[in-house]
Amino acid sequence: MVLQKRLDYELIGYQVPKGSRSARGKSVARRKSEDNGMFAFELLATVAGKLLSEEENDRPLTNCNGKTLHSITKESVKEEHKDEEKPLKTEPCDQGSCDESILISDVDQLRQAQNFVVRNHGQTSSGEVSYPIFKSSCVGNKSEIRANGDAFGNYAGSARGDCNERHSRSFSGYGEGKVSTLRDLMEEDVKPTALVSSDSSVELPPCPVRTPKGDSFTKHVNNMGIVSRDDDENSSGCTQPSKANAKAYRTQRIGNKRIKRSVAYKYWKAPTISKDGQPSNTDPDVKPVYRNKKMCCTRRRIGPQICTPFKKRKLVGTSSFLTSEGGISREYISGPPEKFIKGETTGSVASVHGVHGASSSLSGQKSSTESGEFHVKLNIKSFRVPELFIEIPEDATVGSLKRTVMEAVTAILGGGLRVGVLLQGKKVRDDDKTLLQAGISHHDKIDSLGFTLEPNTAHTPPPLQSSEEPALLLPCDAPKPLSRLPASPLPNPVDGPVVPSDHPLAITGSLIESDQDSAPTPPEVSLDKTSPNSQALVPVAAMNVEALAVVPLPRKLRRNELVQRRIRRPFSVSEVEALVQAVEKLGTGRWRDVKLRAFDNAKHRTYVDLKDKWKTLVHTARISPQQRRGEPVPQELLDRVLSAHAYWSQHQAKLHVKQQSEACLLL
DNA sequence: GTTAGGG
DNA sequence: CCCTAAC
Repeated sequence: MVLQKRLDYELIGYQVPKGSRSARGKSVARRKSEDNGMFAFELLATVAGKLLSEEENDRPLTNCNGKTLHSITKESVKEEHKDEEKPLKTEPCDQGSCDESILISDVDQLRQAQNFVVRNHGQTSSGEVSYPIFKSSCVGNKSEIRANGDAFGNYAGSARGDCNERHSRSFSGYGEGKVSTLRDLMEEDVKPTALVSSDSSVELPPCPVRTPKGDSFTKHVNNMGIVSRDDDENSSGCTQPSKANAKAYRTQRIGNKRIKRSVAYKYWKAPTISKDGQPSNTDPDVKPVYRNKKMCCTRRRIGPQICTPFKKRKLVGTSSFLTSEGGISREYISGPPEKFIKGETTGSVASVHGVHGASSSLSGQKSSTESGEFHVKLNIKSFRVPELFIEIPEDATVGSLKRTVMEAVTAILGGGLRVGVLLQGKKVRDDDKTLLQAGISHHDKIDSLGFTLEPNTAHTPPPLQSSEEPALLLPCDAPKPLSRLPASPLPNPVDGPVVPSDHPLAITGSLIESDQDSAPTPPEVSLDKTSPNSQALVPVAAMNVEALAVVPLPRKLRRNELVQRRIRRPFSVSEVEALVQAVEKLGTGRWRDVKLRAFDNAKHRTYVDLKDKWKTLVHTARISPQQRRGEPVPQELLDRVLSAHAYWSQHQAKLHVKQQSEACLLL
């Protein structure tokens, strides 16, 4: 039996298509990303600057382009990373295979090596195809995927890098993997003209909302659909889903497949993994990794010894990592079709204008407009995104490698991202702050401004959609395309939203209920509704069996593994009003009655929700207005909350004493 | 199934 | 919003 080496790639940095991210508005950015049709990537690979042709896709990695992929670089090994090899050295090789890992990470010092180009075959609903091109590279055995492009979503990267070889026995360690900062990203020139138009290409379709309950509801409903309050998600959304996955982590091993875990561990905030695959660390930040592990692992049944999982890691923040459910079977937004510039390998770096169409190409410049306002000009050249960890057999084909990387990239980019803002290394969480307040406008600080792409914990779609624009941001683990190996690893693009029919979680059904402010019923599931262009969109689909065997089934089971968390639906003022009124009448402790009284027709509000909301209301009323977040609740309501709470607390105490005395009397 | 409370 | 204990 031939030993099968594996190549592990860890992709840390990418640059996303301009227009899919905005420097302002995380939620909008997320929506854009999801709506942008980033479901169908073709991964192109280049070695030493040469784009691998389609025919070369199936070449084994060990013999692509006349070079051995993993022998391209050995030069950038850093001494300080030598300890990285330890886990690998000591790690036994499963199934007689040895690991040969290449770590790819985000580097701004681009060096000559091999590149990967991810071509995004986004498609609009009109059938036009947009092809943002990503280009990734390994630098110092780490890689960066960059997306350069114009304003219309055509991106071609120029990042390069070295991929370091590491044998299981002679692991040479990590290369330098410097994570790009915004400063790094900003150092190049800007194309101001490309900045402004980018957003329009990914503008969300209009989202009519049924507004059964008046204006205030309309407003809130709309907000609920769009606004992503990631602050809360950061604080609370990370633990629970992770928990569920931690439970499921036991199934990390499936069959004789093994999770590659040695290399990237140091970079992951990962816990030690005991032999049985159980995490020994309860760090919530790490839990998402397990999720990915499981996801990767469950995919491995594709081939006996071939496993090409990818792992992602959370990069910044506390959000759960694996929330990239919506990426592939994404709906297409209608709108001006984007042209695809095939083969474009150069172009302006994708960038985003942060504020008001400033035209300066200098980052961090502050200039005053005629109106006297200060504008912060941001040129975002790339985003840091969570790392990917890819493992692929050495004899896998280039095409499969491409697809593997592509899957990983797709999973991230299409998986529901949001933008995080870092200022001097510190995350700026308060979305309500102005740039001035946050210090972003300060000239001396703006160099330390950074943006990150973060997995979005609010992975569920906005609950309020029109039937015409269903735009369901559903999990991308559409089972059918994924399980159909001969087909493309990419889900077939469809014109409408795709709901995995075998999805155990009634996502849309549970989320979109016929309550007073909910959306219409989700559209029908149409997994087989393949677009006529689906074939054209996935030119890499024609693969040999071997290559197909190593194609990971992306996003499969990802969502299925965790119980669907209900979408966050902030209480509107009118709802708070109703709640306060009901509690004033019924008191605390009778939440079922409160529910029946005031929220009987709001099926998405359980009495537990009402109780929780009351809890937060009390808390909100006690804190200073400056500390409050979200939609402001009128002070009058908060006052009523406090008084009612005080009253009923006293009342309950009285009742309690009464009951106690009665009990004593009975005794 | 409800309630209460911690996460 | 989730989870769980307690009832």
